[in-house]
Amino acid sequence: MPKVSDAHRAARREEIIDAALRCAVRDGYRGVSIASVIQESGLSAGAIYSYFANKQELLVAVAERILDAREADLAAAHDRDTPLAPGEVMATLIEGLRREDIAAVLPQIWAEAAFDPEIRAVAGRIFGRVRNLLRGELVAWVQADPSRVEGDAEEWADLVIPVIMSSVPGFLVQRAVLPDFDEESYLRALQETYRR
Amino acid sequence: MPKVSDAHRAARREEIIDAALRCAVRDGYRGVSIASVIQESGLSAGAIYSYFANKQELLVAVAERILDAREADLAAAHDRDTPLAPGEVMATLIEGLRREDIAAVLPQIWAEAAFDPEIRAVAGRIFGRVRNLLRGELVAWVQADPSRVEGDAEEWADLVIPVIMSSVPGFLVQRAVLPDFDEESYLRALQETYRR
DNA sequence: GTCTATAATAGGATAGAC
DNA sequence: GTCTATCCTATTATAGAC
Repeated sequence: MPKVSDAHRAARREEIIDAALRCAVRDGYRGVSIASVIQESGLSAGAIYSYFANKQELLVAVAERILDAREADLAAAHDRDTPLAPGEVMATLIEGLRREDIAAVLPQIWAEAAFDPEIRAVAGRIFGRVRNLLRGELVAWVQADPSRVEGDAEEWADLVIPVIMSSVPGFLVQRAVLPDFDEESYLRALQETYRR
Repeated sequence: MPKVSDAHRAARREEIIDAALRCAVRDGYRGVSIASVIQESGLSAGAIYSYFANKQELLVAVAERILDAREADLAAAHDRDTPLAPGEVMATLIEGLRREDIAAVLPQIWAEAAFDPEIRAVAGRIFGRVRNLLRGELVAWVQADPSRVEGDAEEWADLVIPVIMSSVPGFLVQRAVLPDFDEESYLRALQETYRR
């Protein structure tokens, strides 16, 4: 197999995912239609179906793209010298979502996960990895100043992690639903809530 | 207008909403089709369209039904003698969702809100009311023992309410996405996090 | 590999009988 | 008010030319 051809195929595939992602941002995740992807990509139905067996496969790739970036954001913010505080980890994730303009799409993917095993598998995998990264930061953060928590750092982390993780869906849902939701105030309250 | 006829019409309308709700629980909120509502209700297309102008109107009514019940759950749990602690308020909401088996549907409604102004209006209205009920509990809870918080009760409540509210979407998303999500442990962690 | 054209179907909505 | 039958559009997916 010639390597250029493979690279070209991969690039074209990404191009299609890009286009589908733009459609999802505009019309919602489930609102993506093949017709809209054709329009947005400038390609044809035939071309798209030569890279993806069906629409579901394309949508899974879009979900993967969106979710993988969350893990990358967190990995990029990691500093081996000074661990991030809980509120900072969540703020990092939220910032990334806002930068990419997918803040409205991510809740749709999570919601879809409850009914679609394939989406659930992707979302669960990335969610788990993000959780592990958060755990690492939390433990290091407590160990940097053990007075922050009474008792064992890891035990504490395992208990509170699910509650802390809730702040991202919570932010996105309230942002979507409440016309007067104050994003900046939320981020400040996050720092406040989990500062010790 | 004869009152019996009106009552009958209202009852039939509820019947259709019930059927659509069962469809949503089974197939997801956006997965509800007129055909499935026909099957589930035992009625015909004509009957359904004589109560709802279109599918959108029916779906909005379903969302209203689901969301209204959240406010009712909270109002029912309210005790004028002993205010609920933050974690108890959230646990009340979560319990109600599990009881009605709509824990997977609610995130879809929120996610839809970002793209559909009508759904957003309904969700925002109820979300605001739930927030107000929570606020009342929180303020009373602090005033019952002012040492729980340093500073003004209302000021504190307004800052932390959005973070506390996050625990419900956070619970539902993690429950949907993580195969090993421990619901009971989450509820315990909630009590812990917001106990003072 | 990509395009155009089209097949196949699902799903929302309406018309007219009863 | 409700049912049956049907129309019509939107949408997924494929076939075959280039």
